[in-house]
Formats: sequence, C-alpha cells, structure tokens
Amino acid sequence: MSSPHNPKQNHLLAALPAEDYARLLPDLELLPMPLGWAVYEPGGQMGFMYFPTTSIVSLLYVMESGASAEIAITGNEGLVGISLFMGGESTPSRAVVQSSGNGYRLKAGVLKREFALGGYLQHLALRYTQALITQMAQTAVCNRHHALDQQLCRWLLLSLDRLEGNELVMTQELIANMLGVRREGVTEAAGKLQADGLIQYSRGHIKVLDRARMEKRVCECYAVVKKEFDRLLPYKIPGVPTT
Amino acid sequence: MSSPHNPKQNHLLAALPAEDYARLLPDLELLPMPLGWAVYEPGGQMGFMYFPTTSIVSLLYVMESGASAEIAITGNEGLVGISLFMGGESTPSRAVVQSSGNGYRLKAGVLKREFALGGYLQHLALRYTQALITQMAQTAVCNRHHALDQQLCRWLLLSLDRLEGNELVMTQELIANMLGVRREGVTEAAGKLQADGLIQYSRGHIKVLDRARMEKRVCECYAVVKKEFDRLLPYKIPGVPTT
DNA sequence: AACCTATTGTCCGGTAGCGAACATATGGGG
DNA sequence: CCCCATATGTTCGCTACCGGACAATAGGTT
Repeated sequence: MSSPHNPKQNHLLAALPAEDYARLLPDLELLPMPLGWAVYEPGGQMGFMYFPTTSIVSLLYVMESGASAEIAITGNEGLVGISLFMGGESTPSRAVVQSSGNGYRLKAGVLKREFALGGYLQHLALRYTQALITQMAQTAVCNRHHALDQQLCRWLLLSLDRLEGNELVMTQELIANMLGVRREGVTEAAGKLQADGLIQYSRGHIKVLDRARMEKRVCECYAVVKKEFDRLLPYKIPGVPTT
Repeated sequence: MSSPHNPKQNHLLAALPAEDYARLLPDLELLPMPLGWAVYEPGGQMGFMYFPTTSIVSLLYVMESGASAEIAITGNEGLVGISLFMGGESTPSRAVVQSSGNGYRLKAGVLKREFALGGYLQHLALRYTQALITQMAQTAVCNRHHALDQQLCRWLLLSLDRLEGNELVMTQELIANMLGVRREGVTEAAGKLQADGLIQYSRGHIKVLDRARMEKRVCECYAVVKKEFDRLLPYKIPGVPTT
C-alpha cells in the first residue's frame, strides 16, 4: 500500500478474490468526489459505477415542491449505481456527495461485462443491494414512527460508520434536507443532543462525543440496518483468498 | 388456457421466453394464499419463492413496540422472496398476504439454479427488484411528506393495480397497520374520500368509484412508482417469443 | 480591523396525527 | 330473526413538527 489512495479502501473491492480484482484494477479510475456533486440525476443515463473510499454519497428523492428526503446513504462499504446491473439503467432518485472525499469509478460497460460473468462481483453487488434495500425499508419505517432527535442519531451514526474519526463536516441545513425536515427542527434536536453531552457542533462541524450513549438514544432502526450490513457484507468466499 | 389457474396470470412468468418457461413449469406449484398468512417471517429461512397471481402480499416491518409499517406491496406483477437470489436468504421484514387469492411457488433450490444460469429469469427478477426498490424509496418519501388522505389514495391505487375489478376486501384497521397510523386516522381520511364521492366502503369492502379523481388527489408518489414499474416491466426480450 | 455571509438560535400561531375512552351500527352465525 | 363480535364513528386534550419572520453570532475575506 504505497499510495495513500487504494481501491481496497472500498470494502467491496477489498473483498474481491485476487483474480477478479486484478482483472478490474486497470479500469478503476481514482476520482475526487467534492461536496454537493451530483453523482447522478433522476432519469439520467449513468456512464459509471462508483466505489466511494473516503466520501459519502446520499441517495435522495426531490419532490416537485422542492422538498427532499434521503432514501439511503453509501460510503466505503458499498457502491453507487446499482441500476446499472439491476437492468434499469436509471432511477427516479438523485445521488449527491454528502461528505467530500475520494472514490473509484468503473465504466458502465466494464461493470456490466464483469457482472454478467456471474462471478464474485455479482454476488457482492447483489448482497450489497440487499443491504441497501434494508436501509431504505428502515428509512421508511423511521420516517413514519420515530421522533426527530432519534432520527438524527440514526443519521449521525450511519454517517460516522462510513468515515474515519468521530467528526462530520455538515451543516444543520444539509442534515435537514437529508432528513426531509425543517432546518429549525434539526437545530432543536441537535441542541438537545448537545445539551446532553452526546455531540458538540459549531458552524458545520459535528463531533460525536459519546458514542455509547448515542447508541442508547437512537431508535432500533440503526441496529437493524447495521446488523444487516454486518451479516451480508463483506462476503468472504469460503476457501478463496483475497489479496 | 383450459384451467382457471395459470402461472401466466403472473406477469413475470408470462414474460418468460417459451424455453425458460417450459423448464420451470414442472416445478411451479399452485398455492392458495389466504388472508393474513405470513409468507415469511423476519430472519426466517425461505424455502420457496412466490409468484402471486390473484393475491396481494405486503412487505412490512414490525417494530419492537408492535407498531408496523408497510414497505412495499407485491401482486401479480412481481414475486416474493428476492433475498433468495440476492444472496441474503432472509430479511428483517415480514411478508403477509393482504388480499387472499392464489399464487405459484418454486423451491428455493430450483429458483437459485435457474437464476445462476444468467438467463431471462435473472434479468426479469433483477428488473423487478429495481422497481420494488423504487416503491420502497417512495414509501419513505411519502411517509415523510404527505398527508394521510393522500397516502391512503396511493395505497388504494397501488393495491387496485394488482387486482381485478375496483373493489378491495380490507378493513380500515388493516389499512392502518399497513400505513403505520391509527385506525381512527384511516376512518377520518376514508370518510373524506367517501364524502367526496371517490370511494364507497362498508365493513371491510372498499369500492373505488371514481378512479380519475382519485388519481388527481393522490400525491406524486403513486405516479413515480407506476411509471417506474411500467418502464421496467414486463421486460420483453427483443426477438425472443414468449408463449 | 471591519465586514459580510453562512450558520445557528428563538419566537409566534397553526395543524396533523397521537392516545385514550367511548358510542354506534351492521351483517353473518346461531 | 335476533345477537353480538366486528367494524366504523366521534370526542378531547396533547405534542411534534410546520411555516414564517427575525435575531444573533462566528469565521473567513478584504
């Protein structure tokens, strides 16, 4: 690991058997992913599939009114662009970089060819997709039943799990867009968490001070999603060495 | 079509090329699917994949508190048990028959073998899964942003699209479970729709009287989902005849 | 050092849906 | 044909969040 950037910072790529990884490596292109960049737009043709390494990408739906809601979140545990291998080529949702960093991308054609081989990448991609489905389902449940401060905890923990360290660069305004609530609501919820010593924030920087108590405060949705991701990924193929 | 029951009442099976269909036919087992039957339970091993024909199955999550929320709905346009081919084998959610009727089932082993062939069933199943994902995503959005009477419209229309006729056998109590709200709330919302002449209901029977006005009243979520299902399914393979 | 813009804080009334308790009605089984 | 379980209707106070308007503060820029 001579370079600071390595495709294996992405857990799916890291889990590939040596042979499959070697085949993909020449086509993996390092890419900076800046905050706010739209990885894809609703209905748009996708030319690439993305493997975040140090970035986080939000999948969200923007309504006619302009209001939005996050559907799921992807970081170094996954990939962005499942509709490429699911067959639809596009989706009605939007993917936006929520935390800047890097990632690797693969041309759509290369990805599809590899997927069609029916090898390990196919298995990994499908298992990841199932985990993503669980996250979406739980988002629906959480939106229906849980109070904002619990949802905020869920969101913070899910985001932190996909980054190094305990700090997020993220304004309350942006969090409000993700959660699909007013910014004022986030101010209030975050204020409570700060008053209780769970987090500390200032002007776009949020630090989680007490992760243990955070996990006590969050609704069950977080654990459901986490458990399912841990169960499904990374998929170690019995008897096959990864690099 | 000599029998009243035919696997091709399910749109996915109907879209299979003749050859693939013939290969599966001996393993397709007709099955009555009674109201309330749990097709699968959270975390449970699935022995079969199900293709509803005249029934509707709800995918829902039940929380620790007992409260529930529907995640998606499946009828003759789809299949139940995607985790079998996605690789996870189980899911944290529950699948319950919401409208009794029939379906066909396929042993897990047969399904997996067929899927691994990389043929048309694989393509169809994955495209259906993407449509299902859209439905889940839109459920999350709808839960966040839309009023109960609009959500009720969405739910009624999605259900009707998966049945013959314009009538549902469904109590307000059950609808409330699906939507994750109180029964009283459904009574109120349904009362409004009835007062406006859109529907008519009594003791577990709901008739949609004016579908056109219903579609005006529903939130955008319904159209997003419908459009995506129409776009992705059924997937006609160019140049390959189905029976 | 002053400024300016992004970010966060606070207040107001309004409302949708909750939770609980209770009233009414209807239609299939005895 | 009557009964009664099941389904639907109504009320009350309550809370979380909305919508809008506006205040205060901080940190990078000139």
